[in-house]
Amino acid sequence: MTKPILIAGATASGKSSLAMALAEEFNGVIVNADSCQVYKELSILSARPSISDMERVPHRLYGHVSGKQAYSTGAWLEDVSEVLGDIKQQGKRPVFVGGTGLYYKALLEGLSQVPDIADETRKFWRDEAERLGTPRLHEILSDKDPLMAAELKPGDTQRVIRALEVIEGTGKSLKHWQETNSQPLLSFKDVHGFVVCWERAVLYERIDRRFKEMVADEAPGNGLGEVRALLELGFDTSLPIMRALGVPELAGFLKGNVDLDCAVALAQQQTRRYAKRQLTWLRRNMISWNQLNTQYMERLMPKIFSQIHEDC
RNA sequence: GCCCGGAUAGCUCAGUUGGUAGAGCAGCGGACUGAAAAUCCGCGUGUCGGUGGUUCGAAUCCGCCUCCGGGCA
Repeated sequence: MTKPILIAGATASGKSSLAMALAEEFNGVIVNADSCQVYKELSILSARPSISDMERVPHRLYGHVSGKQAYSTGAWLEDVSEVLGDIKQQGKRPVFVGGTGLYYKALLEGLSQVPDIADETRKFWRDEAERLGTPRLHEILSDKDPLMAAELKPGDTQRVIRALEVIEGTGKSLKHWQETNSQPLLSFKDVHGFVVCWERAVLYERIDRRFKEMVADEAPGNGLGEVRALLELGFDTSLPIMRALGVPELAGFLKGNVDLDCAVALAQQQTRRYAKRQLTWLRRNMISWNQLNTQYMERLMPKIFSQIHEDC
């Protein structure tokens, strides 16, 4: 089978257009590796590929789940497993693209096989976190699972909740489950991995410009319309889709709490901070991927093409 | 031309009676195993406009210069 192509990079770095070019050249199917573009109700704000791009090249795992539920890394892996089977059958090449580092890590290294936790258990600890505050929850964790408690910071709400629900739901420490991983779906030596790189200041300009365009009046059904629709659906504000970049900020404007300029500035800043976290991840986890400096993109493209053609 | 006021971190500013400087915002570094666009931890990043002087010691006092406000001509 032809080697899958993996494209990573910070938000707004132009990963999607690179994916299009490679997919067209190499008979590819583009597979989403972004935790927000999976949601049906989040298209503009998640910068999902355009309809025309999707018509030109097959795309998988875009907008395929409803935001009324919380998607997860594990769910994505299961979806990918199925999609990879389809692509293989079609004789095509997978072209993964997205900015969610954890998804790539799980794809290449596997994920701990923690049994499903009952919804009631998960909800219980989330409510407790709300009620008691995270530091108190961390104390409870120290009692139930000292191993995990020692590893987690007392303020780390998300991980403390996860550790609690796992120890309660499975009777074993999350630490125990994390000691073994599932079989990875792909191996790094059998893929072409690329990271799209920009100079920081330029990336920030692109982020700011892109978000402004998302709420521009001219855009048909722009980002504001998308958030208005989300609010009408009445999703719980703790759901991932409601915490996607730009959603809380624009919701604040629609509710009349802040003016639009302020909301936009805030969303841009959140996006810049997100990009910075992504860059930290890329530096740490993807140093051995091919770095594509966009400054030299025109010169690099032919090289990439021939490299993939030779190596399959 | 003259008279005031200002010049300190990327930005807005604080800085006691002289002891080489600190807030907010912005930013930077890091962690990361099933809600990861999440969650969390850490960090002032500085030719105090320039220059000469007084002083053991100057962001602080004095002179001159430059620039920016405002006023009077």
